[in-house]
Amino acid sequence: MTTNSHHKIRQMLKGRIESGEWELGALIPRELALAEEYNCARTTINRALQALADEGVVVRKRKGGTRVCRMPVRHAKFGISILREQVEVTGSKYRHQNVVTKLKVPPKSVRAKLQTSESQEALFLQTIHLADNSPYAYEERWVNVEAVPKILDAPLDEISVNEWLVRTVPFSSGDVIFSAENADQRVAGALECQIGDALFVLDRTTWVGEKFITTIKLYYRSGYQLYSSL
Amino acid sequence: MTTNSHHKIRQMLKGRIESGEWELGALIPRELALAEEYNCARTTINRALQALADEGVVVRKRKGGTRVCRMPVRHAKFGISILREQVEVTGSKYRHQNVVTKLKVPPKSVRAKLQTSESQEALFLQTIHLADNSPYAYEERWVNVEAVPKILDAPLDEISVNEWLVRTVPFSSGDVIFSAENADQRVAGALECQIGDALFVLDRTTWVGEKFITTIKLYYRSGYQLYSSL
DNA sequence: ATGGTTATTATGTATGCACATAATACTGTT
DNA sequence: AACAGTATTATGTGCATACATAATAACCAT
Repeated sequence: MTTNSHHKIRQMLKGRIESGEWELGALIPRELALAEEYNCARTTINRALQALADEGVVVRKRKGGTRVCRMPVRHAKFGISILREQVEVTGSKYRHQNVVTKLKVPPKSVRAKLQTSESQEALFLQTIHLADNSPYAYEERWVNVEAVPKILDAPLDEISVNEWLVRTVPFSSGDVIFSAENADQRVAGALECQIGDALFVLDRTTWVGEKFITTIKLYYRSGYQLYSSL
Repeated sequence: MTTNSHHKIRQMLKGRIESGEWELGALIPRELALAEEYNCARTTINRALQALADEGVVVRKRKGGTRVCRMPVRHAKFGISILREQVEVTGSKYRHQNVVTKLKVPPKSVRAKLQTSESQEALFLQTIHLADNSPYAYEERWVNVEAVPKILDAPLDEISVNEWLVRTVPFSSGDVIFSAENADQRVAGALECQIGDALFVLDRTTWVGEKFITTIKLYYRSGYQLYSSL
């Protein structure tokens, strides 16, 4: 029990749950009992159990004890990375192309998301991301220049807005919405696909603190798959 | 600094990163220095930093120190819940309908996923999930009866396979693939939509340990959106 | 019974200490 | 200069202890 016990104990406890020894919803022994059983300090059991709680495997309550989660919520998790990397891991060559880059007052629907005033301009971009010179994804984006004024000086021909923002703006929170849409003429043109093709669509709005940074709608080329393990 | 300091310290440290005090990629003070600064034990700082590392905000290396993650990977996370709940949170009435339920030898492509032999039968189901009596999602599923023999006695008219499995089989791991597909005639019929409509599709294979449990292809009705915050 | 007070209990958290481990920095040899 | 071996250092981990906190259980008075 010398090396890495809290990791090992965590695995062992999880194993006892997976094996069915402790059923879904069942109360498991308290920390002291487990500490005795595994011949370690309560602290160590505590670390293991807290980790399992973070993972969603058990639920813990003071005085109530620890019980196996009744309805194990497995969550799929995937990194929101930069498109260039998504393309390059497949071995393809990445390139992007800004179709439109201009400042203008966003329409009402976008103003609501960006929380800018009626007269405030924002940066609007249409970008095509290419893998080996064929369209990989098409994005339409609004950037709140008030929150990120430096964007106006960024070399957006060399680096995509996507990447510039990820590398420059520190940690942001946001919403993501995935959906499927039929390609309309505009998008089909950009992605060089047929009108009506089913496209995987990502809608994302991000902000830092209370400041809205950017909102984007990203259309992946037909056939795109988003993979995740859980 | 008495109550919950490791949570608070974690927040404060994160704040210093978000504020730009420590830039992306920068080395941050070592544990002992921070412990002194915050007037607490190194252990406490350690917990806070380890949590931030789990979160992906910092990267830690022995002897190398702790540095702000150069390319903060924000991960979207969402629970794989049961469809009944997804429907009911919207206030709609859930119902499901098994179109097909039979044992048969799966085709080769499915056998590869389930890892069953050429003669081994598996349970095949086609289920329509309804919200207020209109189709919400359509699924095609294979269940490895060898791994979950009890499924054959389950009252699958009352409880969907989906829910039965989540409630019965303890913790499972799995793959998830999201994509967009145009509805073909079969699916359009089940979902009462037009052929060609863009559908949000989820492909999932789950197993417990090395044992394959089930593989499913789930078509959501047209217009479905998967929401997640990050 | 009913309601409110108190005791008990399991987990939550902080601390000081010791030692392990990995990675770097340093040192001396050839 | 190149290399191997050694020292140093920041994080990783475990333990014993102490006290905090929330929730339940036990109790008592009305």
